[in-house]
Amino acid sequence: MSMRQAPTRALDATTAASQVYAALKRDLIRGRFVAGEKLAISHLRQTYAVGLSPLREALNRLAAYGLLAQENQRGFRVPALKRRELDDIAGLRQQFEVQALEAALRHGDAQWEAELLAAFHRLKRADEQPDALEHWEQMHLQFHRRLLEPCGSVWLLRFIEQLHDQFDRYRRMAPAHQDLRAQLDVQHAELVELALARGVAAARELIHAHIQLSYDVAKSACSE
Amino acid sequence: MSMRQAPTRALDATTAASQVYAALKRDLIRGRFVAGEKLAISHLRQTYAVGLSPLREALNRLAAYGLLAQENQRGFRVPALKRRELDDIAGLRQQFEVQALEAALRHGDAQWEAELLAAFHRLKRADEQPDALEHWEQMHLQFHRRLLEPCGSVWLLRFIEQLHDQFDRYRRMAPAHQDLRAQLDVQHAELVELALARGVAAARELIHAHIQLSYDVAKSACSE
DNA sequence: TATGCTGAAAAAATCGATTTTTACTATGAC
DNA sequence: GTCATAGTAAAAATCGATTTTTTCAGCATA
Repeated sequence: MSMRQAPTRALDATTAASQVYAALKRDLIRGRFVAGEKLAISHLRQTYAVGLSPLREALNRLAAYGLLAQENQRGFRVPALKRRELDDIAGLRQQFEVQALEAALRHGDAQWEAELLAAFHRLKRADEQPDALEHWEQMHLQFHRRLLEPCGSVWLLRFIEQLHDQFDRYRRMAPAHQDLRAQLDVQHAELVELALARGVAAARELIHAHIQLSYDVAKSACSE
Repeated sequence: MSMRQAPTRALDATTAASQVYAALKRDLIRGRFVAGEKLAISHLRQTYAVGLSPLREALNRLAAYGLLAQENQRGFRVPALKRRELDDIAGLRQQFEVQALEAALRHGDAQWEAELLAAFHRLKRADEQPDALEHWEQMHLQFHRRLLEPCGSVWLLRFIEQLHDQFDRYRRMAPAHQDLRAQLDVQHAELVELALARGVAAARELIHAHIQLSYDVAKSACSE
């Protein structure tokens, strides 16, 4: 038998804690939980079919990331959607992404251009997938990640990602958020063009406006 | 007996997980662990005298915060100190804190001035405490927190705190970091003066130079 | 009616045992 | 000697039971 067995470590071998983390994070951003709601741990255990330890580890990670609020001896809560906080998040996003985009246009090479085009293509074709809605969101996130990737600052990218996740929780809770997609996709095409042409000034303007567009819709998700 | 019992919920009643989190965080920033070192969980259990669950929850939080690296099925590791990353962290710190300080000078009120003076006073008197070194570090952190507090952006403050913690891990690992204190303290006094006088332009310069001073020393902590 | 107390039920947090995975060492084939 | 493999020790991850804390309904008191 020279036929090799499957390698000892499967490629997707990840811990239960990481899987619950990813699933919970997705559902939180998706808006599957009511803002302000208290999480019933024993209920989550059933929903996500995991034991207590990995579940609690995932909840702790999410709290440290800012997608959950942890209260002293009384568990975890989904943060409320506050207008004040949305303003804060959107403003910083605009500032950080304008800055990162400029740096990315200055540093990005041919390899980056190719990957950006690939990401854009996948975004355009997102409707054809099953569960088109969620798939578009995935591709959208990946497109923006790719766009800023060569900016040169790992920590800036980290903060941008975190703000993006926070922001999306508001945007996707807004009633009219799906009507936005067509408009956003036009801007995505323009962003790609400007990126390839290294149109720094115009790109800065556009990414700012791009965020503003979602921001204006996201406002309607806030209670206060 | 009308004498009240101690209230049911003590003021410092916090979970074991939170306590280990705080202790581990302090020790990581202090440099009690070797950079790059793999953490032996069963050993930590004894050192911090806690059970497995709260310990693992603390480790997960620290990993999400960026003070630990989590590797797929092989536990937790203390991140290495890389020159590239220090440059990234220091640069963003300068940018963010300059911005936050300007906003704080514009928005801070009389109450803030009073609290800033109080924090500065505690910092000056830090030597008189037992364990003067660690106490100065505590007061130093609190002084800078207080200084930027009224800047108006909760998320910016959050990122600044995170970068500060990262930065301090480098600074406190540097051999000569203690010789810095006298120089830093001079700048702290000047920062207070400029804050009260609302000298925006000068304050921006000074906070930038303040970070630069530590940055230059912190560089010596890096391996690569 | 409002306030405070009491105790049962529910929920959160913690523990130590068990299972799973990785790391390491020794052995044997080429 | 190098490489692959098997077996064993160690470590990480997970589980369900136990302990601790909170919540809340019912009752008593002013």
